[in-house]
Amino acid sequence: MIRRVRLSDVAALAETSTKTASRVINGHTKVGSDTRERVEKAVRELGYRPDPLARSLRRGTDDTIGVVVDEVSDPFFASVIGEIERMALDRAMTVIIASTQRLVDREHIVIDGLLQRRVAGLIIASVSHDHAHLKTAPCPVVFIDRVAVNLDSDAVLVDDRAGARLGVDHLISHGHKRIAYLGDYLGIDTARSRLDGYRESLELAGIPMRDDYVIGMDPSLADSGPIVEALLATPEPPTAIFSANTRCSLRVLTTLHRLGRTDIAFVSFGDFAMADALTPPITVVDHSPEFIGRLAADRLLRRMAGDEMPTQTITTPLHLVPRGSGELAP
Amino acid sequence: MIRRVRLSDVAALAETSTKTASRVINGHTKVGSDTRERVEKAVRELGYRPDPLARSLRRGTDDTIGVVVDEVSDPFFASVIGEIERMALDRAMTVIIASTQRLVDREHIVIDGLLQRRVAGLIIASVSHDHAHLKTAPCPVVFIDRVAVNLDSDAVLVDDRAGARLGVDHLISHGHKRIAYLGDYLGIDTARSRLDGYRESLELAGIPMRDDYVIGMDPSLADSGPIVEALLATPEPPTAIFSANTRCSLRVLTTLHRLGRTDIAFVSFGDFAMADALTPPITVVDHSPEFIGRLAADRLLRRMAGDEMPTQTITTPLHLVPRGSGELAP
DNA sequence: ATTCCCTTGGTAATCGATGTCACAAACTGA
DNA sequence: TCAGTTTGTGACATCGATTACCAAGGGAAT
Repeated sequence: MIRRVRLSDVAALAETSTKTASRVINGHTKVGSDTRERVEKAVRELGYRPDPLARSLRRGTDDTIGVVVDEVSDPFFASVIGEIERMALDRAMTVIIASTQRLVDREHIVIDGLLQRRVAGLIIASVSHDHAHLKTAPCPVVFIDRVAVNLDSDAVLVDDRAGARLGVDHLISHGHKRIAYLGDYLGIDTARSRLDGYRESLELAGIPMRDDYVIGMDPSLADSGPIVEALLATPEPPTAIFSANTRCSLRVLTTLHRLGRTDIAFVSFGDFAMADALTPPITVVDHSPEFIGRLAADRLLRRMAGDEMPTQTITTPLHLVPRGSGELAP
Repeated sequence: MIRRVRLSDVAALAETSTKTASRVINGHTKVGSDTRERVEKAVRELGYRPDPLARSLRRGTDDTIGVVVDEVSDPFFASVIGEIERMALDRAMTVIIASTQRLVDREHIVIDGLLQRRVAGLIIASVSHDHAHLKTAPCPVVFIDRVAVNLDSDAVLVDDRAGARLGVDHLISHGHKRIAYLGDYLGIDTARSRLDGYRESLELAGIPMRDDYVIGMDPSLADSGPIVEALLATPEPPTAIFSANTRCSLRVLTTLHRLGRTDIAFVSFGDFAMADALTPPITVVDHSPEFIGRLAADRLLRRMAGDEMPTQTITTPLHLVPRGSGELAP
């Protein structure tokens, strides 16, 4: 392990040049079979493995996939990453992750850093609003969860608007008219699209939209308690809550349970562990992070292999999982 | 972004040699102040940033921390990684993660791969039983969650035995005598130590240990239902369950709720989202993954900075969080 | 004034693998 | 037999930053 075996060592043992040894290792055809065997034997004997750094430097590209997400510990992204990593490892590629903490500046820094490292491909859940600078990226890029702006690129998305509609329509069909929307702060497209879906559902049902029912919470806020309490203490409190993402659901549900307000109908955009063990079990609009990860990685790997297909925006399927909380009457 | 600026470009613009430019960039002192300024100006004007690959190749070490865990999507590890990454990014270091899927062979492969990449440090949650081969590792190594075997190394651990004792004693003090132990398969030290704690608690309370109350489940098993059902269907079913880790708790609780058996007392080793929103809320023995991540990263960074302190095994604090499920009477 | 030291900067080697190009040998076809 | 091709091989340059080594110039000390 410690002693580094170089290509030249292999070449010396095989009594040939480094170039030819390199040819054998990289599977070039034009090598005499006896020479090839000598080199292969030397490789085995010395336990030689090419230095990935030197190779990358020379080749100009690293066998590495860069993944940029909000935060690794977000369960959604953790699953996405897990799946990407699994696919990468099958191909002996490395995964470098970098999180943005939802900061646009930080996103630029980490993407730049990854490109500096000559990653062979990028998978990005972006929080910025302009990706024109990636037009010249020296590697394929696949966006996940959030669209690319000013850039023609592959993307694997969730149909945010449709998902929100699915959830809100469900609540409406169970007789709710006073439905609150709780989500992260609304600076992100994903959040805006979900809000659009919510708005659309209400509109189609002829329910007037009320601003005081729409709450965007700072995701770094530890305790959503006061906000939820205030919402429920209004003269006309909502009878149902649509939560626009998992992280938000976890926090709001904690509060609702603490307050003993499990009579409020609830639908979560995004499933989570224990959702079906709560009382009542939580109705969710489900999308599979693993599936998104797999699709994104697949797309990226194909591009990295040179596939010149037209860019595509893939929308992953969504479905409502009724479990109880979304079927409560007002 | 695409145009690569080299050190020689900087040197040319600053009208000096690459050597001197390099000195300025790496903060050497022996450079004339006017020269230094010219170089700095050139760096700014060209937007130069050293190529990390070339630098690593030359230096023999990469500004990268390698993290090896069972699986990224495991909430415990996701949090640990998140914290490590945060600390690394503050120091402009990169994090490469690799997961073992709990396979010893795979662990060897990924660790080897990381060392090949000349990572500056390693943080490992190991599943293997011998780490002698890391004695010669060219970089500092910190173990997390699981001890190093045959290797004197830093480690940041949870006191598994004490944690299990805490949980099981708690159940015993609430009158339980028939306490089941559910955990992952027992091939891992962590799991064994927890089982030891369980055994010890029973012993001290004069409760005979029953093999049919100890169940090690394959973590890849999707549905723990049949196992739990069988356990509860025995002639003398347990009145309490101690679950040895979070992943296990999530699965078992799902089953218990489905069966409507929330009368069974339950203590989980490891907290999780929604634990306090379940009915009854789940009593847990809590340990902070973030804390573990921070301690491990801190330790590693100090070693990387050349600190030659003696190796240390740090045990993170544990505490019982009584919430209801652990206080149920038999 | 001369020697010595110290600062400063240049040249070239190095890290390890690979692309370019040239060249020899072997082989083809006429 | 000879031009022309194919095949196999190696010397050398290259990727970009760092560094060992050397040299020159300025200032201080004798």
